[in-house]
Amino acid sequence: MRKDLITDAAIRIVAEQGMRGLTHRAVDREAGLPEGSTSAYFRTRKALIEGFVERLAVQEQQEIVLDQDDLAGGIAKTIDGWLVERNRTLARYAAMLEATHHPELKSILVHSPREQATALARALGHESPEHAGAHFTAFIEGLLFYRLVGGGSTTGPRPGTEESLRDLKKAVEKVLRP
Amino acid sequence: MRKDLITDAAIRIVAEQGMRGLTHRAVDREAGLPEGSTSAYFRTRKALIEGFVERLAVQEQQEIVLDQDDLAGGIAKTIDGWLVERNRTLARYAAMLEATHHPELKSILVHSPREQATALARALGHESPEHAGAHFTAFIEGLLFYRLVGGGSTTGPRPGTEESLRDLKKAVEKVLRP
DNA sequence: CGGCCTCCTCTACAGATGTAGAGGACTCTA
DNA sequence: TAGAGTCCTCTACATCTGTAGAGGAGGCCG
Repeated sequence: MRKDLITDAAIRIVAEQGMRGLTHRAVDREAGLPEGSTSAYFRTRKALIEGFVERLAVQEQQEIVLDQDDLAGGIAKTIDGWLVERNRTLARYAAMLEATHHPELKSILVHSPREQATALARALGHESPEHAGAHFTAFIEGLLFYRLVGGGSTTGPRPGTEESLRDLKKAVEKVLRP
Repeated sequence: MRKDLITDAAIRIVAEQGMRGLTHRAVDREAGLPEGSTSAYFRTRKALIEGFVERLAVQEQQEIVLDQDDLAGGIAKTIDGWLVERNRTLARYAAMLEATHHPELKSILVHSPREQATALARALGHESPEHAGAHFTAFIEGLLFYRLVGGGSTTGPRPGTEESLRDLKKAVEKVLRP
């Protein structure tokens, strides 16, 4: 499917050069398609952005790993997976920032772990599941951001390694504690 | 100082339109200066970016509020302050993302709370202050990001209100616990 | 086989953008 | 008051960007 070639190339570009690099012609080049292709599929830039964000959403079907026997481990694994998929996650951050001044993106972006987090908090016996769930989500987001683009991107362990998993698990355990 | 007029306008633009809106001429307009002014002070776009990021760093001298009697409250207040300074914080996120493919920005961006956080963790008697400090920083970052651009930006309490402070404080308390 | 439709490529063009430099206004010093 | 230096404004221009439409290749239906 040509459309997917295009949106995938768009994701790579946004991850590597930021939103500013996202132009019709740059996507053509990145996808190895003749000039004009991207413009044919996504006539306006706005359409192009929505296109790649939708593609992101599709690719992110991979949801939180919920392992009943090793809850923290499963979640750590999920986060580590997002760190390994660096491009995708970077593109997602760029899109979230974009959604700030382009609200229709928000509805595509809703990363559903929110309700999962609330349910989790309830199951663990937190007194106020909504709050706890929100805090938990915030913490996960933070861990991810910190390790991907924040201070932890230079000092933290390399994603995909045992050490990375251990580190993440430890952090998650602390927050799961009721 | 004309240079500050320019960098301040640049910060507003980046916050409101993203990095893509940051052009010499757009900054001229936003600052109410004649066309060409920005270009005279920052000949290249790279220089303009570095200029506004340095300005950000200057404006952010306001460091973490450390209140010995109400540690969590002080930190909550700090975070809430960042949420209220929406533009500045949004511009900071855009800059952090930019630093991903423009590494020389990182040295300007280092938000110093990292060592403070480590020291804090040590003072609170965490077994491994470096890890605890990093996790704590991650959590703060996450809370901020979640409330500013993530899910909490639509559902959370309005920054600057009592409720916002209470909510943040509760979250911070949980993570401060050794 | 002829016509139609879809998918794709190519070209056009107005406007925006990055960057450079000429020259004017203003200020300070001697 | 003359000259030098600084700060600012204006204009120029090659290049890039968003967007549109013309037209070709190939498949499908009658």
